[in-house]
Amino acid sequence: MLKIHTSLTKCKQNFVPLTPNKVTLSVCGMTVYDYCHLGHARVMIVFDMVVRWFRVSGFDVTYVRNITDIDDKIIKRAQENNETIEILTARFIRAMDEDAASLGVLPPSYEPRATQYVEKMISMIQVLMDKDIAYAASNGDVYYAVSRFPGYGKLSGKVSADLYAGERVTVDPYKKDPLDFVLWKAVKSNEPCWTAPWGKGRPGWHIECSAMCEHYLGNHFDIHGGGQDLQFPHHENEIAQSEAAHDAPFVNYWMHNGFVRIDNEKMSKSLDNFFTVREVLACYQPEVVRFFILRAHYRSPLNYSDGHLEDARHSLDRLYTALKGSVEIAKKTLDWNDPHAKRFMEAMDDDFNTPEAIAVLFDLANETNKTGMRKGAILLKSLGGVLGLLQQDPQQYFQNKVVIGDSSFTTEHIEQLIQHRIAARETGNYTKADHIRKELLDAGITLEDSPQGTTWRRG
RNA sequence: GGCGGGGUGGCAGAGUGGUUAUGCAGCGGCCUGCAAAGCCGUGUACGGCGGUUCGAUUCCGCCCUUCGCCUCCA
Repeated sequence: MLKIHTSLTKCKQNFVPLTPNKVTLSVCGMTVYDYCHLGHARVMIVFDMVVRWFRVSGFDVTYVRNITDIDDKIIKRAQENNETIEILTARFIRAMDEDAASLGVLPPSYEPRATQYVEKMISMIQVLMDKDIAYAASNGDVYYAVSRFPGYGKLSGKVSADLYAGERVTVDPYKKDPLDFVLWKAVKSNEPCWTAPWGKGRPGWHIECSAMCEHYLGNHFDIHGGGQDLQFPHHENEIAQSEAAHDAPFVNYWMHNGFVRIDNEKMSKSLDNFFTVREVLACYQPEVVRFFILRAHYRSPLNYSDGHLEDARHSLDRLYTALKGSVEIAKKTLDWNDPHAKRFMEAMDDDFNTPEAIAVLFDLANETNKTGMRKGAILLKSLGGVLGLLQQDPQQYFQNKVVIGDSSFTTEHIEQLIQHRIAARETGNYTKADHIRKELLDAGITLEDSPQGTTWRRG
């Protein structure tokens, strides 16, 4: 039985879907005004893993990962670049999809954009106004009156009385209560806007998720996820909006993944300590990045450094080494009664414990190396596939690694040197043979002699 | 200030009231012309102080420390 940790109760609970064998899942995607950084990559990879596991477990998953394509930062960036927000956001949506694809992240069922659902947001805001939960201020903004929603704070554990709003930011004078948040921003000059019954403007951030969730998943769905930093206020506000508008519960399980850190600090745009996915992929294979992220539990903080990625690469090498020579693995259905598979399943069912699941992979690799049995390699590849790993041809994995230093060693050149070395060895000229090997090693290429011949790999 | 999550062997990172996590790195051995890979062997790790217990890294309390949220943020 699958257990999921939900932020609502801060403990693991048995997963019981609203509809048998179906999962409705929404994850807050990104605001598209720049390239994805590793923090975004973590969200995408983690929930991709979650979706894959649900599917393997026999669930029919509807996965919505929405895109924020209208907000202050987007408007600002478009103005700086002297381009329209449509052109700006289209570019970064494309970049995001490319990054996701290279990291082995399967496309979500739906990837809606906020600007396509403004009508829906307007009608939702209208419902809240009709219920006297939202109010229009004299400046044209529309706010949500937090005091009108009794459940406010149930997700984040923040009690209204403790939220001394105004302690750290200047209070918006148009709010009736400092805790109130904006649903609709009145239009300012030169900004894109939509027409609403109470005036022109654009939606606030939180309402878009409530609207898109309602559209794709209904008033009440199974799981909502995102980065830890969205728990408050974003998700708390979503609950307030949706539950007040629908008079129904919103989400049963809230999943929040931990941050990626640099030097023990949260990776973020404001701290300017982030690495984009593209920067990292210039030096490491995408699968190494995916492996690096999955080898930590999704709720734990994950420190990023070159050293850690290097470490992950060596670990992944070990797994692929065990797969060598087993390229022609037939597509077989997984035997979940196998002790290793069973252990893997138990780990995954325990709140998606991928570190433990990956430990099973290493045990399997060891057994495969020891016995030389193809059965182990087949299972290893199959279980790896459940996590979106180990699906490359091993030779390709070892030979197509990202070349950082000397790229003058082409495959032909390498093969040629290997032939020279073989000739030298046959005549007992080990000095020459070792010299060639050293030359290749200095270029980052390792040779491996075996009774079957000489093979090479990068790294 | 309020609230919340952490502190595990050289590094990364799971887990558990008593018995090997796992990986990387290191050391010794086997294999090899020598290597590499692999295999075998190898490390008195659980922040501090009390408490509960036959027994705690694991439960409880306090302390230290660290990170995060409370403002945009995945």
